Order: sequence, then structure tokens, then C-alpha cells
Amino acid sequence: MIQNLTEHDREHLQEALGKSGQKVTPQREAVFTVLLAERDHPTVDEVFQRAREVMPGVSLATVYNCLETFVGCGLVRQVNHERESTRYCPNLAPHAHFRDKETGRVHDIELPPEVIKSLRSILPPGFDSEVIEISFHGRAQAKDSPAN
Amino acid sequence: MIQNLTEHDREHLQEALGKSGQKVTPQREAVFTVLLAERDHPTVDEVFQRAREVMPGVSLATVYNCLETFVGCGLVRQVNHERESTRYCPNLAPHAHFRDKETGRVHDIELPPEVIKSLRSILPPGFDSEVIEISFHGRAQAKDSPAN
DNA sequence: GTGAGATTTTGAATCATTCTAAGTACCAAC
DNA sequence: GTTGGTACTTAGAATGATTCAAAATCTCAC
Repeated sequence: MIQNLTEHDREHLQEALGKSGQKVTPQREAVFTVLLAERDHPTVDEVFQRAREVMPGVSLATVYNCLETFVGCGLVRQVNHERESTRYCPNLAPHAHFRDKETGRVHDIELPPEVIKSLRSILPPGFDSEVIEISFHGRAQAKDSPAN
Repeated sequence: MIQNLTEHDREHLQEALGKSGQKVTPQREAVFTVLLAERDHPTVDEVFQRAREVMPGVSLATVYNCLETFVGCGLVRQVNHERESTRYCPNLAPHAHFRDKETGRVHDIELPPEVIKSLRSILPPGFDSEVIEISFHGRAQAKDSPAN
């Protein structure tokens, strides 16, 4: 069952939206409620299904809009950041990727073994990871692609 | 300009394909050549455009097939691993994600500040990152979602 | 209450990717 | 050298997530 927002959460929503000049609407409340109710990293479609339980008339487009708005004002995070076309690289050495916001270019960043180790060490017992994907997003002033 | 494969690269291709009972074909050679020629993490469509310069008749479907084959036999790596629907989470504390291969579930993994620091430290000078995305892929025997 | 601007809705459009069915190439056995 | 099998490629249709466009609705300041 999806509970109503607590006073505190409602204020949080209000404040975050307000800061960027946007309003609290029933739809936004519904979507936010859904996100807080079950923190299982739902897809848009899952959010949509659940939101309809609370507000039967909401549309899928609105759910997309709300989520975009929330991401924009820092209320929620996108897990598959900037879903774009899949990219391929023939560099098989362990490395991270850095996507330059400005150019869209992706650079390889060498990944020293001790960093990999420290990453693995944060996994709780019972979690066994074969693949670690790391990607940075930001700006690079570098002239040329580094390590490749 | 896209050069032909070196002897060495051709052998590499041959061996990797052979291991999984697959053949070297002109199309696969062309696609592999393209991948090695410019290591800029191209999208499928970019690979397709470039492959056509080398082999005008090649089809998009074949490029998809070749890339899938290469990933399967470990010749290349996919940058946007498992492109799926975008997911959302309201956990704003810095954390990594762990996707369980079996269930498809995504778990939050707490990210200690020192690990973040060590990650930032691998960026070459001139690279300034605002967002770091980390995702593990593997198996979890845990009963329940941990830190959330 | 009116009007401007923001928000929502529906349905169409787009884009990456996958699927399907038919065609082609190659190799082995005869 | 023909036959058959298997892997591979092709074109185009189908799918699925997401975005867009235009009309309808809401909200708030006045």
C-alpha cells in the first residue's frame, strides 16, 4: 500500500520545486509518494503503474515529466544516467570512462588495481561482483584523449 | 582512413572467434577494423557508417550481430552495459548500485568518502567530474536489500 | 472572475534495438 | 561436382522506451 506523504516529505518536495520556480501538483505528489514508498529503483513504467493506484487518471507522459522535473531539481537520481546509444570499446584493460559534458566524448581512465580492490571491499558479504562499471561525468580541458 | 588489420590483430580476431566455434568473415573483419582504427567509443550507428566506407554493402543488422558476437567472445566491451529502461531512486546519499544478474534487482551500496576520494584521484589533471556512477553486476545471496 | 503561464493529457513520432524470414556462402560427404 | 547442413548476412517489419506537439486544464496574481 502506498502511504500519503509525511509532512516532512511534503515540505521537502515543496521546497525543492519552489527553488526552481515550480509548483507542487497532485500528480507530482503522487509520483513522489510512489518513489518514496518502495525504494526498489523502479522503471518509469513501474512508477506509472503504481502512480495509477494512487491517482487513476495520471498519464505516462506526466510521469515522465514529473521524473524529469525531480531529477532537475535534485529530488531523485537517475540510475541509468543519460540513456544513450550503447557504445563499444576495444580496450579490455580494466578502466573507467569519463564522459565530457561539453563534447559528449568518452575518454578511458586507467583503473589501478588498488582502486578496484577498494571498490570491491565495499560490497557487503554475499555480494559477488563480476563486472564493475565506473563512469565519470564532467568537463575535461585536456587536449587529447589520455590512456586508451 | 581506416587501415587494414595487422597480422597480429587478425590472429587475435581469429583466435577469439575460433574459441567459441565462430568464423572470421569479411563483415566481422570490417567491423573489427573499424573498432581498432578509432578508439572513440563509437555508437552502433557510427560503427555502421564507418564500416560502410570499408564495405559498402554491409547492413546495420550485421553490425549489431558482429558487435554482439565480439562482446560474447570478449573482444570488445560494451560501454553502456545492459541498456535497459532508465531507473530512478530517491536515495541522494552517494552510493553505488549493484544489479543482481539473477533477479534483475538493483541494490544500493553505501559509498564511503575515502573510496570516492580514491576514485577522484585517478582522474588525470584537467578532468573535473561532478558525477560518478558506479555499478556492480553480479550475484547476491543476501536475503534483503541492505543499506537503502 | 480574468488572463497569463505552467501543467497535464492524448496520441503521434522518433530512435535504438531486436526479430523474422529469406537469401548466401562455405564446407563436408558422397 | 552435386547435395545437404550450418553459420552468416540481409532487408524490412516489429518492439519498446522515450520524446514531441497540440489541445485542454489548472492555478495564481491581479
